[in-house]
Amino acid sequence: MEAQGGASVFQKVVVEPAYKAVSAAIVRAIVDGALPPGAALPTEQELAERFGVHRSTVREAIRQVEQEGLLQRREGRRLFVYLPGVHDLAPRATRLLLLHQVTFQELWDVAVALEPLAARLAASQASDDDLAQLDANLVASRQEKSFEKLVALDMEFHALVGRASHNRALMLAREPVGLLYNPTLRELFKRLPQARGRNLEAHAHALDALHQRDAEGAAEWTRKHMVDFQRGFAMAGLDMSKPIAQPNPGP
Amino acid sequence: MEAQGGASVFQKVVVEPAYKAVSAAIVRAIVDGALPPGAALPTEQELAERFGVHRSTVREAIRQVEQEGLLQRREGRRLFVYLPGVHDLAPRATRLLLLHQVTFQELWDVAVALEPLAARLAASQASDDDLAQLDANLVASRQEKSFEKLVALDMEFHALVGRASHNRALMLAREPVGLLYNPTLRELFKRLPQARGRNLEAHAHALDALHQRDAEGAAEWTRKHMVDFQRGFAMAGLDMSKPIAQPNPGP
DNA sequence: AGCAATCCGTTTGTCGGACAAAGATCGCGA
DNA sequence: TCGCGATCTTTGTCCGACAAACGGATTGCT
Repeated sequence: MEAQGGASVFQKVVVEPAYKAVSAAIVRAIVDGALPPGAALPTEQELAERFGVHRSTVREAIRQVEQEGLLQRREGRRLFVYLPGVHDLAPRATRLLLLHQVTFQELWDVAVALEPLAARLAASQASDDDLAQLDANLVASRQEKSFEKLVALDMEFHALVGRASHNRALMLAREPVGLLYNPTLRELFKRLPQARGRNLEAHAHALDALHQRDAEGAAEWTRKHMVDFQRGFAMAGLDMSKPIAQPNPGP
Repeated sequence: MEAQGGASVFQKVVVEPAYKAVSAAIVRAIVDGALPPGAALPTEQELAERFGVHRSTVREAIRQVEQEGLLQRREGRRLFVYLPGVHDLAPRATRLLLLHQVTFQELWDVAVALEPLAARLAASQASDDDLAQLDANLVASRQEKSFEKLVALDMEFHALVGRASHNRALMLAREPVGLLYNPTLRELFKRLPQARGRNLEAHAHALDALHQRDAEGAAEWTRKHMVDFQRGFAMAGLDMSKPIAQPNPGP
């Protein structure tokens, strides 16, 4: 009972499910600015009536937009339009890299490019508040003895430099890498007693350069910091070409 | 009627909705490897029974995981576990940067660091197939006259170099930036007739360095390419400190 | 037997309605 | 005016139902 006529005049028609159409419509409304950030999403009931679908369908659509990060539950019940920040995407990116069993070498190659860049930009862009937070971080790091917290402070230092760059594309790019450094950094600190001192020294020099608005100095010290890190990696007997973590401990 | 005893022994209990718990459980099953990529998700009915909730609730949960990118509809009906690639996150990152009205300066600062890095790594990591695709791209670019397609080819060239680096963290970081270059690149090509030639020349030199496994040469040519691009930007009378696009043409 | 049309159970997409719990709102009394 | 309970809304969840599409098994034809 095939069409006797032309070859492929009529192609397979694709019908997208209603919940997808609705979620797309909601996303469009937000991106186009019809629903500005902070505005409350209409009632499920109202959306259902306006789109001419059942409330269940609307709910499925909402779940998608919610996961997309454009809606957020605020103070209990209602959903509000939310403009996701650059850090909202990082967890997903992190997990993706983990699932792909990215190696530490891959991370390092990116970090050795991005972290000095962040420092360079921060030298000219950092606000007084940015610098004050970095100062506070350094002070805290000097007093901290616990590995866990030292690692957290170290990561925070780099995150603060990233923020001080005031470059959102850079923040978006470096955040997942920074987050994944965590487990390895912890291992390194544990194995190399001298790592702590060298780490602090590097931070101090870089921060000093930032205070002096010395872009090249900040970048160079940060680069040295990264290279030093790589060296420590070898000294600790760790293998950079192995995946960060094994989600599946072999069967 | 407050508790007469200790201050805050009993804190406000937070109950997460069932659909969230279910989606988290499904995600966990996938990440932990219980549901390997390519496996079919159990029936909605079965999930509902196993979790002890109604099918509607399961559906809402599934929509979330689906949006998360870990499930994909394949050939019609059923949902299959899917391991998202590095490019699956790019559209979201791109939209996020757009919504934040990121400036071209920000993008360029990141690109001038990442693209040469990609070239440097590609020099040592590129496979024969990678190089062949780059060759093909260059040939096609030489013959192409249309602005639109030239821009697409240019972006593809850089994407191919990124892929040739075989560094997934790098691919993840550079892809959103690369995608956002599109509109601006188009504008530039339109305004500067000489841009096309300089562009091809830079690509040719960089690709040549890649063929010779010359990491520094590839990086340097790519860096020059980026700087040249910046120069063209100024010559065309465009302002780098303005947002890429205005989602909301002022009221 | 080989192949094709067909039938039937399964699964998804969608709908109608229902109800409890938690917020939000309102109005009343101190 | 402020506090407080009654009432209305809205969300989260459930029950059940049904059409359409899909897949697999069955049957029929050559």
